[in-house]
Amino acid sequence: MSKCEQCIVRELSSLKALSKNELVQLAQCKDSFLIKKGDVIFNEGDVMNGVYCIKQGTCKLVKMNSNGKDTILKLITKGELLGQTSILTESKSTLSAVAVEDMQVCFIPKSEILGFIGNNKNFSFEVTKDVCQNLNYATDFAINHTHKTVKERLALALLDVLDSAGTDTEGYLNLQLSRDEIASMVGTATESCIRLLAELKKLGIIDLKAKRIKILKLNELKSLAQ
Amino acid sequence: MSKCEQCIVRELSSLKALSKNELVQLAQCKDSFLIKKGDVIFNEGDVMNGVYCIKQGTCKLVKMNSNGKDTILKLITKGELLGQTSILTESKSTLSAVAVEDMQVCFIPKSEILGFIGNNKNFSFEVTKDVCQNLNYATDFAINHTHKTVKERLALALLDVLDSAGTDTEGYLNLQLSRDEIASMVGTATESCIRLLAELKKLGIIDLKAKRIKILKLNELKSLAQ
DNA sequence: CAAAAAAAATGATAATTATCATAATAATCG
DNA sequence: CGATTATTATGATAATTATCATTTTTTTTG
Repeated sequence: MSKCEQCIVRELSSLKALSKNELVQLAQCKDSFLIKKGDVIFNEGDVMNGVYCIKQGTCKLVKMNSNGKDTILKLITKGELLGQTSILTESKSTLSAVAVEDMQVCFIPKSEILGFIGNNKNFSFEVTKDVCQNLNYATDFAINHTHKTVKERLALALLDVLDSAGTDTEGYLNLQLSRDEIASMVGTATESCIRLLAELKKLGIIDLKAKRIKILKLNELKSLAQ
Repeated sequence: MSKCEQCIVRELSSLKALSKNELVQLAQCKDSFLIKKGDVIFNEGDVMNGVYCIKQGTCKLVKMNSNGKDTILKLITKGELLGQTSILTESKSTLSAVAVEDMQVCFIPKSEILGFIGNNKNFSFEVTKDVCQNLNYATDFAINHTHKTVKERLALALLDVLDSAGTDTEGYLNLQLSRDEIASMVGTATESCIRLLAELKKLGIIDLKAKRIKILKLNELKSLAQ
């Protein structure tokens, strides 16, 4: 069992507000495990018994709409927490989380989280701020999906991938999503997504090598996203 | 200065977690006032010095997108609080709030709210849950605006108005929004909105008398909204 | 490595929605 | 009350995006 003190999640998330004692306690009750690309961490409708900390890797937060189509609401990556909202509202998960690359994750039981919230004002406040940030993100997402064109949203999605995964030494995005997944981030048909990627390539804004994507002109992509 | 104890907002919002003493304190510092239809309560980018309680009337939460078009994210009505997120994250408002009918509102200074949050665990928890609910709402909104058709979203918007305003004795929606405002809820062009309203009227699902709208077949409207 | 399967790409077409123009109706104001 | 303005409505058309069909490329697997 590794200590939580040096963990990246503690540095980046609301867990930074925990005391040394609380971190020791956390280290004792947490459960650390590996998740393979494509595996489901939890599903829409699941009862949530705790919170997941992402130590390594990236997952997609997905919601299925009434037509059976997925929407990827967000990519969640190293240092972030998953499932807070469900714990706080004592309700089933409204979203699914699916690994888009191999992950290293810790599970913290609900009782522990609620205990920390009840006993540590700072932690409680940090959690609240975290939820507020998620709310702002969701609002922006909603606005973008209401009035931006598919091309603008595609540009945003690529910038989002760049932001959460970065690039490799050759400059390719460090996260390889399928066209279908990119379409689910954009909220469009897979074919439309493919066509627009080809258009961006033609314009010299990106380069495509099979599934790998390289952003050639970041500023132009940003101005496309408005 | 009226007491906060019997106020509808206290009954319906996180303020229900405040103690008697805290309510007395609240009654002393709060500022009660009237807002006319069309008036702005606060604007995107405003520094928020407190939270607004809605005692009476309805306002729209609005965000302007980069094309200068408004999106109405939500109707906020009697018993709800406004501006919590900005207070909690110490940031400027990301949204505007504009009265769509005459309103009665109270303003609670930021210091007071933060004091209650720091001293009253229950209140703090209620506030957090409130933000979580807003997050769930925003997520659903985003999904709907990503994959539902304009007609489906119009049906949803009408149900939303019904939900927040109810009907008068004749069965007409108690809130008269302009076609332009309905279009901003739906996220579509005003003309498209008008055309679809005419279509729903033709189908006998709603009735239109100038700006007044009556829902004739609630179940059909609900099934349209999916 | 070759065969099968899956994913990506492309073409053709249809459906949806936006935009521009203009007419009809309702609301406002001197 | 009549004139002006704003809102609602409708028509014509264009733009965007989705859908279906098919081909090509890539990946997987025996």
